[in-house]
Amino acid sequence: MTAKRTLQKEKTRRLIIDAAFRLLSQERSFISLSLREVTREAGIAPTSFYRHFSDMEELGLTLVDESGVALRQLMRRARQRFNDQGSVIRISVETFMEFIHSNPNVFGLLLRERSSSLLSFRKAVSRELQYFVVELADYIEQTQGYPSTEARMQAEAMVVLVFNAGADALDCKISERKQLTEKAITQLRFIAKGADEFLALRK
Amino acid sequence: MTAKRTLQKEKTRRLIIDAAFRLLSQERSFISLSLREVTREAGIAPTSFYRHFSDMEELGLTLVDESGVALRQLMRRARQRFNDQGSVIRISVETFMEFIHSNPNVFGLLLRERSSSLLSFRKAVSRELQYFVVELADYIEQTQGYPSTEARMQAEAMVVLVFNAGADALDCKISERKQLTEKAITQLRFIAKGADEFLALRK
DNA sequence: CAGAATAGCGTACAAATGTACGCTGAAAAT
DNA sequence: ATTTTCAGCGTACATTTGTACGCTATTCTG
Repeated sequence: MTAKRTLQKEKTRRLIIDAAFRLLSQERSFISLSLREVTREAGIAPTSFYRHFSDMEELGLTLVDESGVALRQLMRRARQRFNDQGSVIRISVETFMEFIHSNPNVFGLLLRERSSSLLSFRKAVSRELQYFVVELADYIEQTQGYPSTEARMQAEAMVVLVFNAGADALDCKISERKQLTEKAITQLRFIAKGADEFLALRK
Repeated sequence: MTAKRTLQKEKTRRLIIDAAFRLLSQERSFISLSLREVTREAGIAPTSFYRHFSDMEELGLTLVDESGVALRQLMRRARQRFNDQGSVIRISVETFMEFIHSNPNVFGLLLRERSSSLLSFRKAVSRELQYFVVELADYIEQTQGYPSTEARMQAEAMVVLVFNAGADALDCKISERKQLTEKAITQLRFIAKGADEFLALRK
Protein backbone atom coordinates (compact mmCIF):
# COMPACT_ATOMS: atom_id res chain seq x y z
CA MET A 1 0.00 0.00 0.00
CA THR A 2 1.02 3.54 -0.67
CA ALA A 3 -1.75 5.28 1.17
CA LYS A 4 -0.22 7.74 3.58
CA ARG A 5 2.23 9.24 1.18
CA THR A 6 -0.23 9.68 -1.62
CA LEU A 7 -2.66 11.24 0.79
CA GLN A 8 -0.13 13.72 2.10
CA LYS A 9 0.91 14.62 -1.42
CA GLU A 10 -2.68 15.21 -2.41
CA LYS A 11 -3.02 17.45 0.61
CA THR A 12 -0.08 19.64 -0.35
CA ARG A 13 -1.35 19.79 -3.89
CA ARG A 14 -4.60 21.16 -2.56
CA LEU A 15 -2.67 23.73 -0.53
CA ILE A 16 -1.13 25.01 -3.74
CA ILE A 17 -4.39 25.08 -5.68
CA ASP A 18 -6.28 26.78 -2.89
CA ALA A 19 -3.50 29.30 -2.40
CA ALA A 20 -3.65 30.18 -6.08
CA PHE A 21 -7.43 30.62 -5.97
CA ARG A 22 -7.08 32.79 -2.90
CA LEU A 23 -4.57 35.03 -4.60
CA LEU A 24 -6.73 35.27 -7.70
CA SER A 25 -9.72 36.41 -5.74
CA GLN A 26 -8.12 39.70 -4.99
CA GLU A 27 -8.22 41.33 -8.40
CA ARG A 28 -5.25 39.55 -9.93
CA SER A 29 -4.99 37.63 -13.15
CA PHE A 30 -3.38 34.21 -13.08
CA ILE A 31 -0.55 35.21 -15.39
CA SER A 32 0.51 37.86 -12.91
CA LEU A 33 1.02 35.29 -10.16
CA SER A 34 4.55 34.12 -9.61
CA LEU A 35 5.51 30.63 -8.58
CA ARG A 36 7.14 31.94 -5.42
CA GLU A 37 4.09 33.96 -4.53
CA VAL A 38 1.87 30.91 -4.73
CA THR A 39 4.19 28.73 -2.66
CA ARG A 40 4.55 31.51 -0.09
CA GLU A 41 0.77 31.69 0.24
CA ALA A 42 0.59 27.90 0.41
CA GLY A 43 3.23 27.81 3.10
CA ILE A 44 5.67 25.56 1.30
CA ALA A 45 9.13 26.00 -0.16
CA PRO A 46 9.34 27.38 -3.70
CA THR A 47 11.10 24.32 -5.01
CA SER A 48 8.48 21.98 -3.58
CA PHE A 49 6.13 23.30 -6.20
CA TYR A 50 7.79 21.12 -8.81
CA ARG A 51 6.81 17.95 -6.97
CA HIS A 52 3.23 18.67 -8.05
CA PHE A 53 3.33 20.77 -11.21
CA SER A 54 6.02 21.08 -13.80
CA ASP A 55 4.97 24.58 -14.60
CA MET A 56 2.80 27.50 -13.61
CA GLU A 57 0.96 26.77 -16.84
CA GLU A 58 0.09 23.30 -15.61
CA LEU A 59 -1.27 24.75 -12.39
CA GLY A 60 -3.31 27.27 -14.34
CA LEU A 61 -4.86 24.59 -16.50
CA THR A 62 -5.76 22.69 -13.34
CA LEU A 63 -7.50 25.75 -11.96
CA VAL A 64 -9.47 26.19 -15.16
CA ASP A 65 -10.42 22.55 -15.00
CA GLU A 66 -11.63 22.79 -11.43
CA SER A 67 -13.62 25.87 -12.30
CA GLY A 68 -15.19 23.94 -15.12
CA VAL A 69 -16.28 21.23 -12.72
CA ALA A 70 -17.92 23.83 -10.51
CA LEU A 71 -19.75 25.23 -13.51
CA ARG A 72 -21.02 21.85 -14.59
CA GLN A 73 -22.40 21.22 -11.12
CA LEU A 74 -24.19 24.52 -11.44
CA MET A 75 -25.72 23.48 -14.72
CA ARG A 76 -27.14 20.38 -13.15
CA ARG A 77 -28.65 22.38 -10.35
CA ALA A 78 -30.25 24.75 -12.85
CA ARG A 79 -31.65 21.90 -14.92
CA GLN A 80 -33.36 20.45 -11.89
CA ARG A 81 -35.08 23.73 -11.33
CA PHE A 82 -36.43 23.82 -14.88
CA ASN A 83 -38.79 21.03 -14.07
CA ASP A 84 -40.20 22.64 -10.98
CA GLN A 85 -40.77 26.27 -11.70
CA GLY A 86 -40.48 29.33 -13.86
CA SER A 87 -39.15 30.06 -17.31
CA VAL A 88 -36.02 28.36 -18.56
CA ILE A 89 -34.32 31.60 -19.34
CA ARG A 90 -34.99 33.28 -16.04
CA ILE A 91 -33.89 30.28 -14.02
CA SER A 92 -30.72 29.86 -16.03
CA VAL A 93 -29.64 33.45 -15.80
CA GLU A 94 -30.46 33.75 -12.14
CA THR A 95 -28.61 30.56 -11.29
CA PHE A 96 -25.61 31.82 -13.15
CA MET A 97 -25.68 35.13 -11.37
CA GLU A 98 -25.88 33.39 -8.03
CA PHE A 99 -22.84 31.38 -8.95
CA ILE A 100 -20.88 34.48 -9.79
CA HIS A 101 -21.94 36.06 -6.55
CA SER A 102 -20.73 33.18 -4.42
CA ASN A 103 -17.69 32.21 -6.52
CA PRO A 104 -16.34 35.47 -7.90
CA ASN A 105 -12.79 34.17 -8.01
CA VAL A 106 -13.73 31.06 -9.99
CA PHE A 107 -15.76 33.02 -12.49
CA GLY A 108 -13.08 35.70 -12.60
CA LEU A 109 -10.50 33.14 -13.59
CA LEU A 110 -12.58 31.83 -16.48
CA LEU A 111 -13.44 35.34 -17.55
CA ARG A 112 -9.87 36.57 -17.66
CA GLU A 113 -8.23 33.48 -19.05
CA ARG A 114 -10.81 33.33 -21.80
CA SER A 115 -8.71 36.02 -23.44
CA SER A 116 -5.43 34.96 -21.91
CA SER A 117 -2.20 35.46 -23.75
CA LEU A 118 -1.57 31.73 -23.53
CA LEU A 119 -3.30 29.73 -26.23
CA SER A 120 -3.55 26.69 -23.97
CA PHE A 121 -5.56 28.72 -21.46
CA ARG A 122 -7.88 30.11 -24.05
CA LYS A 123 -8.51 26.64 -25.39
CA ALA A 124 -9.14 25.26 -21.93
CA VAL A 125 -11.71 27.92 -21.08
CA SER A 126 -13.32 27.59 -24.46
CA ARG A 127 -13.66 23.85 -23.86
CA GLU A 128 -15.37 24.46 -20.54
CA LEU A 129 -17.76 26.90 -22.14
CA GLN A 130 -18.63 24.32 -24.76
CA TYR A 131 -20.15 22.08 -22.11
CA PHE A 132 -22.50 24.91 -21.34
CA VAL A 133 -23.33 25.45 -24.98
CA VAL A 134 -23.86 21.81 -25.84
CA GLU A 135 -26.12 21.23 -22.86
CA LEU A 136 -28.21 24.23 -23.70
CA ALA A 137 -28.32 23.40 -27.40
CA ASP A 138 -29.54 19.90 -26.61
CA TYR A 139 -32.23 21.30 -24.41
CA ILE A 140 -33.36 23.70 -27.11
CA GLU A 141 -33.27 21.01 -29.76
CA GLN A 142 -35.40 18.70 -27.70
CA THR A 143 -37.94 21.10 -26.27
CA GLN A 144 -38.33 23.38 -29.27
CA GLY A 145 -37.53 20.92 -32.02
CA TYR A 146 -35.01 23.17 -33.73
CA PRO A 147 -32.46 21.89 -36.21
CA SER A 148 -29.19 21.37 -34.39
CA THR A 149 -27.26 24.05 -36.28
CA GLU A 150 -29.70 26.75 -35.29
CA ALA A 151 -30.01 25.41 -31.76
CA ARG A 152 -26.27 25.58 -31.44
CA MET A 153 -26.08 29.15 -32.67
CA GLN A 154 -28.81 30.21 -30.35
CA ALA A 155 -27.20 28.48 -27.38
CA GLU A 156 -23.83 30.02 -28.15
CA ALA A 157 -25.26 33.50 -28.35
CA MET A 158 -27.03 33.00 -25.06
CA VAL A 159 -23.95 31.76 -23.27
CA VAL A 160 -21.90 34.65 -24.57
CA LEU A 161 -24.46 37.17 -23.40
CA VAL A 162 -24.83 35.66 -19.96
CA PHE A 163 -21.10 35.44 -19.56
CA ASN A 164 -20.84 39.06 -20.48
CA ALA A 165 -23.51 40.03 -17.98
CA GLY A 166 -21.50 38.18 -15.38
CA ALA A 167 -18.44 40.22 -16.22
CA ASP A 168 -20.41 43.40 -15.72
CA ALA A 169 -21.81 42.07 -12.48
CA LEU A 170 -18.33 41.62 -11.05
CA ASP A 171 -17.62 45.33 -11.46
CA CYS A 172 -20.89 46.90 -10.40
CA LYS A 173 -22.52 47.50 -7.04
CA ILE A 174 -24.59 44.59 -5.80
CA SER A 175 -27.65 46.81 -5.85
CA GLU A 176 -27.31 47.10 -9.60
CA ARG A 177 -27.00 43.39 -10.23
CA LYS A 178 -30.72 42.81 -10.24
CA GLN A 179 -31.04 45.24 -13.11
CA LEU A 180 -28.20 43.57 -14.94
CA THR A 181 -29.93 40.22 -14.57
CA GLU A 182 -33.14 41.59 -16.01
CA LYS A 183 -31.27 43.06 -18.94
CA ALA A 184 -29.66 39.72 -19.70
CA ILE A 185 -33.01 37.99 -19.48
CA THR A 186 -34.51 40.40 -21.94
CA GLN A 187 -31.61 39.93 -24.31
CA LEU A 188 -31.98 36.16 -24.18
CA ARG A 189 -35.68 36.50 -24.87
CA PHE A 190 -34.86 38.56 -27.92
CA ILE A 191 -32.78 35.67 -29.13
CA ALA A 192 -35.32 33.00 -28.27
CA LYS A 193 -38.12 34.85 -30.01
CA GLY A 194 -35.92 35.77 -32.92
CA ALA A 195 -34.77 32.22 -33.53
CA ASP A 196 -38.38 31.08 -33.41
CA GLU A 197 -39.53 33.62 -35.95
CA PHE A 198 -36.50 32.96 -38.09
CA LEU A 199 -37.28 29.29 -38.37
CA ALA A 200 -40.98 29.82 -38.90
CA LEU A 201 -40.24 32.00 -41.92
CA ARG A 202 -38.02 29.37 -43.45
CA LYS A 203 -40.79 26.83 -43.72
CA MET B 1 8.70 79.60 -29.80
CA THR B 2 9.21 76.13 -28.49
CA ALA B 3 8.63 74.22 -31.67
CA LYS B 4 11.63 72.01 -32.24
CA ARG B 5 11.71 70.59 -28.74
CA THR B 6 8.03 69.82 -28.57
CA LEU B 7 8.22 68.16 -31.93
CA GLN B 8 11.12 65.97 -30.94
CA LYS B 9 9.37 64.99 -27.73
CA GLU B 10 6.25 64.04 -29.60
CA LYS B 11 8.36 61.93 -31.87
CA THR B 12 9.89 59.94 -29.03
CA ARG B 13 6.49 59.52 -27.49
CA ARG B 14 5.34 57.93 -30.71
CA LEU B 15 8.36 55.65 -30.64
CA ILE B 16 7.23 54.36 -27.26
CA ILE B 17 3.60 53.91 -28.25
CA ASP B 18 4.46 52.17 -31.49
CA ALA B 19 6.95 49.92 -29.75
CA ALA B 20 4.29 48.87 -27.27
CA PHE B 21 1.81 48.09 -30.05
CA ARG B 22 4.47 46.12 -31.87
CA LEU B 23 5.20 44.02 -28.79
CA LEU B 24 1.50 43.46 -28.19
CA SER B 25 0.96 42.16 -31.66
CA GLN B 26 2.91 39.04 -30.92
CA GLU B 27 0.56 37.24 -28.56
CA ARG B 28 1.32 39.20 -25.42
CA SER B 29 -0.98 41.02 -23.04
CA PHE B 30 -0.14 44.57 -22.07
CA ILE B 31 0.24 43.74 -18.39
CA SER B 32 2.99 41.31 -19.26
CA LEU B 33 5.07 44.01 -20.90
CA SER B 34 7.82 45.51 -18.81
CA LEU B 35 8.92 49.11 -18.93
CA ARG B 36 12.41 48.09 -19.91
CA GLU B 37 11.12 45.87 -22.66
CA VAL B 38 9.16 48.70 -24.20
CA THR B 39 12.03 51.15 -24.05
CA ARG B 40 14.37 48.55 -25.50
CA GLU B 41 12.02 48.05 -28.44
CA ALA B 42 11.65 51.82 -28.79
CA GLY B 43 15.41 52.27 -28.80
CA ILE B 44 15.61 54.63 -25.84
CA ALA B 45 17.00 54.41 -22.32
CA PRO B 46 14.73 52.90 -19.68
CA THR B 47 14.71 56.03 -17.58
CA SER B 48 13.73 58.19 -20.52
CA PHE B 49 10.33 56.56 -20.36
CA TYR B 50 9.40 58.77 -17.42
CA ARG B 51 9.75 61.90 -19.49
CA HIS B 52 6.58 60.84 -21.30
CA PHE B 53 4.55 58.61 -19.00
CA SER B 54 4.56 58.43 -15.24
CA ASP B 55 3.59 54.81 -15.33
CA MET B 56 3.09 51.79 -17.51
CA GLU B 57 -0.57 52.20 -16.62
CA GLU B 58 -0.62 55.63 -18.21
CA LEU B 59 0.89 54.20 -21.38
CA GLY B 60 -1.67 51.41 -21.39
CA LEU B 61 -4.55 53.85 -21.13
CA THR B 62 -3.08 55.79 -24.02
CA LEU B 63 -3.00 52.65 -26.13
CA VAL B 64 -6.62 51.87 -25.32
CA ASP B 65 -7.50 55.41 -26.25
CA GLU B 66 -5.74 55.21 -29.59
CA SER B 67 -7.44 51.90 -30.30
CA GLY B 68 -10.74 53.58 -29.56
CA VAL B 69 -10.04 56.24 -32.12
CA ALA B 70 -9.31 53.58 -34.71
CA LEU B 71 -12.61 51.88 -33.89
CA ARG B 72 -14.58 55.06 -34.21
CA GLN B 73 -13.10 55.68 -37.62
CA LEU B 74 -14.25 52.21 -38.53
CA MET B 75 -17.76 52.98 -37.39
CA ARG B 76 -17.90 55.97 -39.67
CA ARG B 77 -16.75 53.93 -42.61
CA ALA B 78 -19.43 51.32 -41.91
CA ARG B 79 -22.16 53.94 -41.64
CA GLN B 80 -21.28 55.29 -45.05
CA ARG B 81 -21.75 51.86 -46.51
CA PHE B 82 -25.23 51.52 -45.02
CA ASN B 83 -26.51 54.07 -47.44
CA ASP B 84 -25.10 52.42 -50.50
CA GLN B 85 -25.66 48.73 -50.26
CA GLY B 86 -26.75 45.65 -48.38
CA SER B 87 -28.25 44.94 -44.99
CA VAL B 88 -27.15 46.89 -41.96
CA ILE B 89 -26.21 43.80 -40.08
CA ARG B 90 -24.13 42.22 -42.78
CA ILE B 91 -22.22 45.40 -43.51
CA SER B 92 -21.54 46.03 -39.83
CA VAL B 93 -20.25 42.58 -39.08
CA GLU B 94 -18.16 42.39 -42.21
CA THR B 95 -16.62 45.78 -41.58
CA PHE B 96 -15.76 44.74 -38.08
CA MET B 97 -14.19 41.52 -39.24
CA GLU B 98 -12.12 43.39 -41.78
CA PHE B 99 -10.88 45.66 -39.04
CA ILE B 100 -9.82 42.71 -36.93
CA HIS B 101 -8.07 41.20 -39.87
CA SER B 102 -5.99 44.28 -40.60
CA ASN B 103 -5.50 45.45 -37.01
CA PRO B 104 -5.22 42.28 -34.95
CA ASN B 105 -3.00 43.92 -32.36
CA VAL B 106 -5.36 46.82 -31.80
CA PHE B 107 -8.36 44.56 -31.44
CA GLY B 108 -6.34 42.16 -29.31
CA LEU B 109 -5.52 44.92 -26.88
CA LEU B 110 -9.14 45.89 -26.43
CA LEU B 111 -10.17 42.26 -26.17
CA ARG B 112 -7.67 41.38 -23.47
CA GLU B 113 -7.85 44.56 -21.46
CA ARG B 114 -11.62 44.34 -21.42
CA SER B 115 -11.09 41.81 -18.66
CA SER B 116 -7.84 43.25 -17.39
CA SER B 117 -6.90 42.98 -13.76
CA LEU B 118 -6.67 46.77 -13.61
CA LEU B 119 -10.00 48.47 -13.08
CA SER B 120 -8.84 51.56 -14.95
CA PHE B 121 -8.20 49.46 -18.06
CA ARG B 122 -11.54 47.72 -17.88
CA LYS B 123 -13.29 51.06 -17.54
CA ALA B 124 -11.35 52.51 -20.43
CA VAL B 125 -12.25 49.65 -22.77
CA SER B 126 -15.83 49.70 -21.62
CA ARG B 127 -16.00 53.40 -22.41
CA GLU B 128 -14.72 52.76 -25.91
CA LEU B 129 -17.29 50.04 -26.46
CA GLN B 130 -20.02 52.39 -25.37
CA TYR B 131 -19.38 54.57 -28.41
CA PHE B 132 -20.18 51.56 -30.52
CA VAL B 133 -23.32 50.77 -28.56
CA VAL B 134 -24.66 54.32 -28.51
CA GLU B 135 -24.15 54.77 -32.21
CA LEU B 136 -25.89 51.54 -33.01
CA ALA B 137 -28.72 52.19 -30.54
CA ASP B 138 -29.35 55.58 -32.12
CA TYR B 139 -29.48 54.01 -35.53
CA ILE B 140 -31.96 51.40 -34.36
CA GLU B 141 -34.06 53.96 -32.57
CA GLN B 142 -34.30 56.12 -35.64
CA THR B 143 -34.77 53.54 -38.34
CA GLN B 144 -36.95 51.10 -36.44
CA GLY B 145 -38.65 53.51 -34.07
CA TYR B 146 -37.90 51.45 -30.97
CA PRO B 147 -38.05 52.89 -27.47
CA SER B 148 -34.55 53.84 -26.41
CA THR B 149 -34.30 51.28 -23.60
CA GLU B 150 -34.97 48.38 -25.93
CA ALA B 151 -32.81 49.83 -28.65
CA ARG B 152 -29.98 50.06 -26.17
CA MET B 153 -30.36 46.49 -25.03
CA GLN B 154 -30.46 45.25 -28.56
CA ALA B 155 -27.41 47.28 -29.53
CA GLU B 156 -25.50 46.05 -26.52
CA ALA B 157 -26.26 42.43 -27.25
CA MET B 158 -25.17 42.90 -30.84
CA VAL B 159 -21.88 44.52 -29.92
CA VAL B 160 -21.12 41.80 -27.41
CA LEU B 161 -21.77 39.08 -29.95
CA VAL B 162 -19.72 40.71 -32.67
CA PHE B 163 -16.88 41.32 -30.27
CA ASN B 164 -16.99 37.69 -29.30
CA ALA B 165 -16.95 36.57 -32.90
CA GLY B 166 -13.88 38.74 -33.33
CA ALA B 167 -12.17 36.96 -30.47
CA ASP B 168 -12.85 33.63 -32.11
CA ALA B 169 -11.61 34.95 -35.41
CA LEU B 170 -8.24 35.80 -33.93
CA ASP B 171 -7.68 32.19 -32.97
CA CYS B 172 -9.00 30.33 -36.00
CA LYS B 173 -7.65 29.75 -39.48
CA ILE B 174 -8.47 32.46 -41.94
CA SER B 175 -10.37 29.96 -44.01
CA GLU B 176 -12.85 29.53 -41.15
CA ARG B 177 -13.45 33.23 -40.66
CA LYS B 178 -16.06 33.44 -43.35
CA GLN B 179 -18.10 30.84 -41.49
CA LEU B 180 -17.63 32.73 -38.24
CA THR B 181 -18.87 35.88 -39.88
CA GLU B 182 -21.99 34.14 -41.14
CA LYS B 183 -22.68 32.75 -37.69
CA ALA B 184 -22.44 36.18 -36.13
CA ILE B 185 -24.76 37.58 -38.78
CA THR B 186 -27.33 34.91 -38.05
CA GLN B 187 -27.08 35.57 -34.34
CA LEU B 188 -27.60 39.28 -34.85
CA ARG B 189 -30.62 38.54 -37.01
CA PHE B 190 -32.04 36.44 -34.22
CA ILE B 191 -31.78 39.48 -32.02
CA ALA B 192 -33.18 41.90 -34.55
CA LYS B 193 -36.16 39.69 -35.30
CA GLY B 194 -36.64 38.89 -31.64
CA ALA B 195 -36.67 42.50 -30.55
CA ASP B 196 -39.18 43.26 -33.25
CA GLU B 197 -41.52 40.48 -32.22
CA PHE B 198 -41.04 41.36 -28.58
CA LEU B 199 -42.15 44.94 -29.09
CA ALA B 200 -45.03 43.98 -31.36
CA LEU B 201 -46.47 41.77 -28.66
CA ARG B 202 -46.31 44.51 -26.07
CA LYS B 203 -48.67 46.76 -28.00
C1' DC C 1 14.30 -5.32 9.23
C1' DA C 2 17.31 -3.37 5.45
C1' DG C 3 17.21 -0.72 1.35
C1' DA C 4 14.94 2.11 -2.11
C1' DA C 5 11.95 5.91 -3.17
C1' DT C 6 10.45 10.48 -2.65
C1' DA C 7 8.08 14.87 -0.59
C1' DG C 8 9.73 18.87 1.10
C1' DC C 9 13.51 22.07 2.46
C1' DG C 10 17.56 25.31 2.28
C1' DT C 11 21.07 27.32 -0.25
C1' DA C 12 22.60 29.45 -4.25
C1' DC C 13 22.84 32.02 -8.55
C1' DA C 14 22.01 34.34 -12.81
C1' DA C 15 18.67 37.21 -14.92
C1' DA C 16 15.42 40.77 -15.03
C1' DT C 17 12.84 44.42 -13.10
C1' DG C 18 11.53 49.50 -11.45
C1' DT C 19 13.43 53.61 -10.45
C1' DA C 20 16.60 57.14 -7.86
C1' DC C 21 20.35 60.23 -9.00
C1' DG C 22 23.30 63.12 -11.45
C1' DC C 23 25.20 64.41 -15.92
C1' DT C 24 25.19 66.46 -20.71
C1' DG C 25 24.18 68.87 -24.73
C1' DA C 26 20.88 71.22 -27.26
C1' DA C 27 17.02 74.36 -27.38
C1' DA C 28 14.48 78.28 -25.25
C1' DA C 29 14.20 82.34 -22.60
C1' DT C 30 16.17 86.42 -20.94
C1' DA D 1 25.42 86.51 -24.94
C1' DT D 2 24.25 84.43 -20.84
C1' DT D 3 21.36 81.77 -18.29
C1' DT D 4 17.66 78.47 -17.71
C1' DT D 5 15.17 74.43 -19.07
C1' DC D 6 14.78 69.79 -20.07
C1' DA D 7 14.90 65.32 -23.07
C1' DG D 8 17.66 61.57 -22.96
C1' DC D 9 21.51 58.79 -21.03
C1' DG D 10 24.47 55.90 -17.91
C1' DT D 11 25.28 54.10 -13.55
C1' DA D 12 23.69 51.95 -9.61
C1' DC D 13 20.98 49.29 -6.33
C1' DA D 14 17.63 46.71 -3.95
C1' DT D 15 13.95 43.27 -5.22
C1' DT D 16 12.01 39.59 -7.22
C1' DT D 17 11.97 35.94 -10.13
C1' DG D 18 12.70 30.72 -11.82
C1' DT D 19 15.11 26.81 -10.93
C1' DA D 20 19.45 23.67 -10.30
C1' DC D 21 21.49 20.90 -6.66
C1' DG D 22 22.01 18.20 -2.72
C1' DC D 23 20.25 16.95 1.95
C1' DT D 24 16.91 14.88 5.27
C1' DA D 25 13.29 12.42 7.17
C1' DT D 26 9.54 9.67 6.33
C1' DT D 27 7.12 6.13 3.91
C1' DC D 28 7.03 2.16 0.95
C1' DT D 29 8.93 -2.23 -0.84
C1' DG D 30 10.85 -6.62 -0.64
